[in-house]
Amino acid sequence: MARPRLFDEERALDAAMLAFWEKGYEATSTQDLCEATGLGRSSIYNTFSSKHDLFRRALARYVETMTASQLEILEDAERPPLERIGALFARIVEQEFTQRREGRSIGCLSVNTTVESAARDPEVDRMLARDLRVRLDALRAVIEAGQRAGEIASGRDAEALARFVNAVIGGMRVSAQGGADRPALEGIAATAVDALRG
Amino acid sequence: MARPRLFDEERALDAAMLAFWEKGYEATSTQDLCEATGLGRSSIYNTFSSKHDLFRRALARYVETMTASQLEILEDAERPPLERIGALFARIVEQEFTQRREGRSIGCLSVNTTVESAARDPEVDRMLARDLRVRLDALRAVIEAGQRAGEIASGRDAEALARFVNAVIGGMRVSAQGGADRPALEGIAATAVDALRG
DNA sequence: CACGTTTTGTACTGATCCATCCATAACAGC
DNA sequence: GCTGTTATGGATGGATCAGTACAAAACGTG
Repeated sequence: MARPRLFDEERALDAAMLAFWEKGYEATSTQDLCEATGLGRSSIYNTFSSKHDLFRRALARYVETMTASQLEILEDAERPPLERIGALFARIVEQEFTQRREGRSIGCLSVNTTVESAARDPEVDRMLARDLRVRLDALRAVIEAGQRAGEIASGRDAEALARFVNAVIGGMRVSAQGGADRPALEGIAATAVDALRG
Repeated sequence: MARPRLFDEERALDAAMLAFWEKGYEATSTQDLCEATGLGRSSIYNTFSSKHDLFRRALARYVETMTASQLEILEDAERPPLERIGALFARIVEQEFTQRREGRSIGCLSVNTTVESAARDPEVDRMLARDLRVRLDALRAVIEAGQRAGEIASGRDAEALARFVNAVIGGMRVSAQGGADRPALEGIAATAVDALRG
């Protein structure tokens, strides 16, 4: 009934997401997005209406996949709670050393966006806040389970410990972008687990 | 011998620093810098030669003052080591709730710049790396002192613990920009201290 | 094989970007 | 009060920005 697309929308979205991830929102031009996706300007604007909209869709895709993969680890009933948190940290370290560009970590799009644009973009801010809530809830549930099992001896309330774990993950991301090597990140993670063990 | 300046260079630098701090490098236009400093374009370029140079000077000024004030706390021989680290955390929390724009934390210029531009600006990267080294050394010294005194029972090596404390501070900064309130930050800091106490 | 519809490529828009030019202004020293 | 030097303000420049207009192209359908 009409001319079909020559490209896959999700693949284009992934490419755009990676571009924003590497360079940030402001530093990524629409020309960069054309080159990253392989699409022409017309196709980009026909499909995603604006740079800002494309960014929001890319960010949404990022937090969905990233949070889903983290929840999978945290909700794995096969493993004891504290081990799940250790596995989450290990996953973060692994990501920081596989997702790289020119030998350097590109961090986490959520953290990068929190720093760069959350203050000036209410919709992005809401997206990040919602996602943060989901991750904190999952962390809190695991921590409460660990406390009941006696595995987590820290008497601090689970919400505070969840925020602590989340902050350490953010700090590891920033550290990686600042050049920290793998043992450094592993040490940070191990020390954070110490705090939970109590 | 020539016409004197109508403005104070350091005050202008402070104003520019604050502008970069709030909006980031890319999102801050030269027009923004004119308005923030109260200078005309000519004066800006005559004094600081380029936006990029101005940014580097602003960043240098930031890390100097910020790190100096942190070293002052860490090297205060009057207090026991662990208390100094607690005081450092308290200072961070305090900053996050006094240095604000429109009711929201603007984080830390070092963290923001690490995330936004360290990967694409080698000189900025070097500046941040040098400053990080200084802060880690100071943290390590305090931690070693705390270990000798038995106040810090964690057996992990002091360098790793220093990186941990630094990462937690970065994570607190990101958390604050993401909307965390004061008790949340205080909880993160207290839990980090737990990890050192061992 | 033509028609209707959507995609695509190219050219283009006005705005904004960083930076510079240049004439004027304001001072210090003679 | 002139001269040399720097600071300032306003106009301007070329590049790039996000976004659009439009015609040609490519398909499904009748």
